[in-house]
Amino acid sequence: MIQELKKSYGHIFESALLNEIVQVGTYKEVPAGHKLMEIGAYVKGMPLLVSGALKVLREDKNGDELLLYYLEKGDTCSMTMTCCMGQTKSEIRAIAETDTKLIMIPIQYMELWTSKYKSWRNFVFESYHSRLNEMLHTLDSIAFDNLDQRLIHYLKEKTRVNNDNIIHQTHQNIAYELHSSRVVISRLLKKLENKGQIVLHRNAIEIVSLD
Amino acid sequence: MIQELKKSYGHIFESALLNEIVQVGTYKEVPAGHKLMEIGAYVKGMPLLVSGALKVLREDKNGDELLLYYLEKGDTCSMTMTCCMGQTKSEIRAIAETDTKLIMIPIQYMELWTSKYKSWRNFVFESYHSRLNEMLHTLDSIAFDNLDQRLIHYLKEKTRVNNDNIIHQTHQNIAYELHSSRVVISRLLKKLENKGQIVLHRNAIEIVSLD
DNA sequence: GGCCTTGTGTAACCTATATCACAGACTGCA
DNA sequence: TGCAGTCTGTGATATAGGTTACACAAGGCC
Repeated sequence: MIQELKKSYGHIFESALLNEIVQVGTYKEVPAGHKLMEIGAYVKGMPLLVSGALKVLREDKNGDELLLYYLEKGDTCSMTMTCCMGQTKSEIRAIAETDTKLIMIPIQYMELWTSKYKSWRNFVFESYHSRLNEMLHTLDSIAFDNLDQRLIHYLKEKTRVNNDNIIHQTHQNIAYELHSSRVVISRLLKKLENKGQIVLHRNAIEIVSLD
Repeated sequence: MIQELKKSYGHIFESALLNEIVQVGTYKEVPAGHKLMEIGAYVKGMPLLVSGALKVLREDKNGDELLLYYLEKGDTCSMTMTCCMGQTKSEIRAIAETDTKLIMIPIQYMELWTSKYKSWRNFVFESYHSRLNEMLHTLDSIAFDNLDQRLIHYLKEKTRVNNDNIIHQTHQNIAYELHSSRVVISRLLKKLENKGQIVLHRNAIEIVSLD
């Protein structure tokens, strides 16, 4: 755990804080697909991502999903933080996109460290900052982009986050994450295939070139 | 300024901090319609709202707008804060929705006070918290709601924020803020009038009952 | 009063996306 | 080997919302 921690956070946190993290944090490895946070659940800890990626999802009244953004190495979940402070329930769902390593910090240290460590404060602010910006860009794409643009962006992000230019997903799953329907996604994917930008397989999409 | 400040923030901030705010802050009154922040501009200060309301807008590549949310008494602009820290340009536009009173804090005090005053820290966190949540709900309505639902919500918010159940806006303006088109908004408004929920006038919409 | 600008109403049409229906194709398992 | 379940392709149709076009009404101003 110590090496992992140092690798991802060594240059951000002062060593006293790193030591505290080692003391109170719990190291966890979760497999792809594992659900780390559910909507309406109370938050017990705050995750520091060491490797891998989480996807953060929102749900509508009908239970349909929408992918908000990914969290990666060096990120933490700002939504979780806000929940900790306010003692409110989670507004989002978080699922491991890939096999993921992370350190869970019990929530009571959040506030303590905020007064104690400057680097922690900066980290927390920085984290809010990036999450707000990600939300803005997610919102941009939903408000301003067509579904085909959103799909291309989705495919790009998927390959980047998974570091694999074959995406192992069914059309149905993609439709869920984009809050659309399978038929529509299949059609748009077929169009991309016809343009030579991707190759379709069962349960998999091979990215050729999306530019 | 001192009374105004105490009225809105007296119960949040410790008195030492209130004094500092009085020392370094600039009291401002801005008329409805005044632009306080433009996309791409650098941020010079952070606003503490004393009365009135600001609307926060996002813009797409074509220059079309989208209303994100309102800031009111006791709020501050988290987007501004993140910009201060990162020295980045503003991602949003802020315009006074009503005549508004506010106190501008030069950005260098942001970090200073964050280490110095617990109440300031909490205020900043709390503020990030609410903004993230507002963004989430804005996103919900764009992703999950039809335009007619969004319109109703818009009308409700407008009456609440302006504290006036006659909305002084043209259909064109409403269309801008909802990122739609005038014809469509006129149509939907007419439908609401036919259902007896509003009465339409030139340059004004009278709210009867929106439930 | 007559004229110009701005705002509103409405019809006709277009497009993106959703929905429904169904046919094949593939895959795992009995 | 065959069957059942899952995934993909595609046509037909529906709908929300955007676009274009134009008539008219309300005010302001000469």
